[in-house]
Amino acid sequence: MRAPAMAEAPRYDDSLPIALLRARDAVTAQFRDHVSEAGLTLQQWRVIRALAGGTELDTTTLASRCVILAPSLTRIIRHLAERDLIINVPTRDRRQRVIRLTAEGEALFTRVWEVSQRRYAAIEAAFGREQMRQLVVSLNRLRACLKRDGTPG
Amino acid sequence: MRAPAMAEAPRYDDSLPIALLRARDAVTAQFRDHVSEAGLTLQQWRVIRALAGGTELDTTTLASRCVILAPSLTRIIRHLAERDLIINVPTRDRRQRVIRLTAEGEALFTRVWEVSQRRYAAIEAAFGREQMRQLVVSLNRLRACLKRDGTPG
DNA sequence: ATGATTTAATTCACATGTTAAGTAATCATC
DNA sequence: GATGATTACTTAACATGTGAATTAAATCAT
Repeated sequence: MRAPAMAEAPRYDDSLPIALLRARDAVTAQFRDHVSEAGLTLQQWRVIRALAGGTELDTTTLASRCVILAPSLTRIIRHLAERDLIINVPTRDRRQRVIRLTAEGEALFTRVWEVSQRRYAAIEAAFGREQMRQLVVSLNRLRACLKRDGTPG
Repeated sequence: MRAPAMAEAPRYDDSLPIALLRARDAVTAQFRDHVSEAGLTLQQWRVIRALAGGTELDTTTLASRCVILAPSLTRIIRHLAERDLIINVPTRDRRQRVIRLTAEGEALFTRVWEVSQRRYAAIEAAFGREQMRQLVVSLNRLRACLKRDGTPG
């Protein structure tokens, strides 16, 4: 039970990737229950949310906004379409697939969104509104820093 | 193309769950290439890292440290065992499964860890060491805040 | 000791993550 | 307006995420 005799890795909780993973787990846990009770996965919910209010979006934009890879989105769209929550919108460019919510989809959004807002407010209350704003800023800045440094030279 | 006439959701980039997701994507992208070249997924790598230096761990502890659910871990362990990177350790409690790295596993760890350290240092350099420390603290505090409030009453 | 309960893992079923390959529509250019 | 490159999306194959059910072993109450 002694410490291994090697250059120690930083404690797992102090590692940024793990901290991000755990934090995300904790946050999504606040939403998973009520989204799941609506018969949706969190990813499906993100798609519905991105389309709420009559927004029409193509697959690529949707993938980018929801942070979902194209192949996953293809399947998610199929699931949502089978449940008549979304519908295709005709386009000029016939490669593109543009979708929007059906009336049923909008209704489901409204129902789930109401609870989500309360949960989000609860997180703000627990963690602190200003802290939370700063955290989001910090996360986005981290992302910006890493985007540039992909090119070594 | 007009803004929908409804209570606006906060912009997606300003939402904490999305910011966490994107930040995590950006960070893991810094490690995926070289881990993948070693023939490992990031999840498999987390398990190997947790076991590095002769550490022996049971499945439950491993799942907790690596933030991987038990069913996923069962499969990951099977994959790693098939490649002779890990091996079972006999235990008194025969429900438990305790594993450790093989010599081959330790060697692979050392190889990948070397590159990982450099990448981690590069992130620190780009984002700022102190900023990064504060970010991890903030993330862990967020997690702590959310843990408590699961009990409404 | 015997049976009920609890615990540690696994299995199952389905959904998504991830990379590579495939398909069809558009674009550029001649 | 035929052709080669590009673009938008889909499929395929395999790995993991997730919740519920299952199995086997240890523990507890009596």
